[in-house]
Amino acid sequence: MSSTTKRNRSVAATADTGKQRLRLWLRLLRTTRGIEAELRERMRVRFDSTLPRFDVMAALYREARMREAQSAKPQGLTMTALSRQLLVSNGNATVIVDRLEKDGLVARSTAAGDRRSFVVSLTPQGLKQFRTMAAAHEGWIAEILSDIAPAHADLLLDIFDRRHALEPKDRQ
Amino acid sequence: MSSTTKRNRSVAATADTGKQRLRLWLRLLRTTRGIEAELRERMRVRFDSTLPRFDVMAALYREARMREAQSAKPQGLTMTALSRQLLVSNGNATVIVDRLEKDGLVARSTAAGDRRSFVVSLTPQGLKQFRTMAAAHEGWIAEILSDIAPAHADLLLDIFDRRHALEPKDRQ
DNA sequence: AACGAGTATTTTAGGCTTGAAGTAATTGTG
DNA sequence: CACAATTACTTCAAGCCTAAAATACTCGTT
Repeated sequence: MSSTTKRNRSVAATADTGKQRLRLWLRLLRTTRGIEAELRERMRVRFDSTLPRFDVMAALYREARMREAQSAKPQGLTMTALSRQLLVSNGNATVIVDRLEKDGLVARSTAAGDRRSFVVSLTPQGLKQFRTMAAAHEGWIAEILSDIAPAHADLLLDIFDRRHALEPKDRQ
Repeated sequence: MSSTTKRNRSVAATADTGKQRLRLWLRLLRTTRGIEAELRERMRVRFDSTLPRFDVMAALYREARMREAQSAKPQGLTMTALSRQLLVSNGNATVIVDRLEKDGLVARSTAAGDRRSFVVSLTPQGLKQFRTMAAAHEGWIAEILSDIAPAHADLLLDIFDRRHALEPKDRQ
């Protein structure tokens, strides 16, 4: 028997835990990257679009629905609110919105009361296109994740739900 | 009571399952992106490096260790093998290896027997730097994932382990 | 040996992403 | 009011990434 076989259990456990978490992270990364690649490909083939564009439109749509539910008049999101929601840098939001605006899918309008801010919202055309894309997108997810049992999905949601340590910090 | 409250359980369940999987995917994506951002930041601050560079070096290191374990002479990975392992496009591997080569961390050598292929491997300097980075990286993961209980980690590994539907397909 | 299919890699054009620097407007405090 | 600090947004340089085209080589068949 080697000297470390049964002794120092806690030390060995800590090391193993580290290795195990590393393996978990690598697998998690590999899985999400695979799914992302699949979704990107479908977005490209079916809609000639990209995930970042879809993400921006989804954030604007969600905001509009929330306003609607509160019977408030629709406004949109400022660039900063948008980039925070999407966890991307401020400059990144600018170029994606630039391109969507050029295609007539979103519109910038000046915010009342603060001349530094713009408020971005979906145009009617953007809304129409988003609804089509969103329906397809939800179907793709259901298909790709089809072999995760509902019970497992619940469990995963529970484990990942709003964990402080896993939440990203605010960006620049 | 509304008419759909208790009836049509299976139909409601299917729709709910789709929504639930969508929620799971969004949370998964958000979590991994948050962790990735944190790791990228640490790589940048502590080593003035990036995750893709680290990934390439890790793949080369793993290959070298495997050869070593089989007492085979070290060779390295071809560009194609590298890009497949990392799930990135062939052209992407080219530019990352280009930069690592310029910094003297990896080397291309012509493969015996096929003049189309190169074999990429870590230089001694690259190996040294990788060991330092890998130790830090593992510690960061352990820290960031610290509030995932070992039992949960086991469970997650089990759920995600080698799931056919979640495995990425081969790239171009 | 010549040809054609297939394979390995690089190049290219274009979109994504970041962090930092720059511009402009707002806010709080003396 | 003045003015310093903050906030909102854009621009910039550089790296990442993809899909597709181009280049170069190999291999099996004839």
